Order: sequence, then structure tokens, then C-alpha cells
Amino acid sequence: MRYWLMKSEPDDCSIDDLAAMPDQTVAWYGVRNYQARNFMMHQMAVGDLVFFYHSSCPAPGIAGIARVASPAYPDATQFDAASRFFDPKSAPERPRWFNVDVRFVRKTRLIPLPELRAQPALANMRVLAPANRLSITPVDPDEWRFILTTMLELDPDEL
DNA sequence: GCCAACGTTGGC
DNA sequence: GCCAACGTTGGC
Repeated sequence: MRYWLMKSEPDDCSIDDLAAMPDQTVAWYGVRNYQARNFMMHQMAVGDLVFFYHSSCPAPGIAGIARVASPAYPDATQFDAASRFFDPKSAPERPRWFNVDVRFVRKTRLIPLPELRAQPALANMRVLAPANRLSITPVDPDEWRFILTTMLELDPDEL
């Protein structure tokens, strides 16, 4: 079991939007970065836990918790000429881009980015690295536990 | 809207 | 395979 942080622009899909989806599940389409894609293809497993992070918005930060709900499968938007994620170099018989499905677990209080940065225990957290732009980053088990128990005052065993 | 960082593209 | 140009990300 691994832990992840996945960025979403709340204008596209916020934690509340995820909670309102049918089955509270959404396809994590639109990733067009090989490193992030490879995480989904090769390292994610159904059941992995995810911090749902709001990015490119007035108050960026962790907004909730989700779970990986499917294996990686070809991202449908790469074949859709009307989509902003269309990739003319991709073809159904050799897809370039994959996504997993992600299911809502719970909303949390918003932990703003500056509050994350202020924690010495999170000094090495991947998403906080200078100029990090990866939309999906691994989270160390120690970091996961620290954020859950100390910052959110939640019991990791009750998710 | 600015801008720094960084991944990707494409000419050579 | 190098590297300059360009596009994107994302915090501020």
C-alpha cells in the first residue's frame, strides 16, 4: 500500500465535486507528464490512499482524502479531437496516456500550502520541493501519518 | 498577470 | 544527441 498526493484544480474538480460524482468516483484524466503517468501505470494499486490537493486557486493545499479505485487504463480524452487533452500522436492501438479512477474517502479541513511548508517533519515532502510541478507525487508513510494524526487529528486506521 | 522552473519539441 | 525555443505549471 502506497500513499500519494494528487493535484486538482478546484475549478475543474474540487473535493466537493468528487463527493458529488456518481459512485463518488472520477477518472483522473488529463495527465500529460510521463513521470506522473508512470506513477499511475506502474506504482499505484487499487486501495492506495491519496491526499486530494487543490492547486492553481486562491488557497492551494490539501482538501481531502481519496483512494485509488481502478488500475490504470487508457485515458479516453487523448483520442477525443474536441478535448483540450487530445493528443494527435496517440492512437487507440498504442495509447500514450493512462489514468486511474479515484474515489472519495472524506473531506478534511483545508491545510494551506504555507502550513505544510512550516512543518519540519515535512521538509523532504516531494510536493514541497522547490518548483515542483508534478501533479502526482508519492507521499512517504511517515509524512502521511504525520499529516493525518498531527495536522488533521484523524485516526489513520479509520479511513 | 507575472515569472521561474522545467519538460518537450524539433532543427541541426 | 545537443540545445535553443517554446509551452505549461502553479504560486504569488
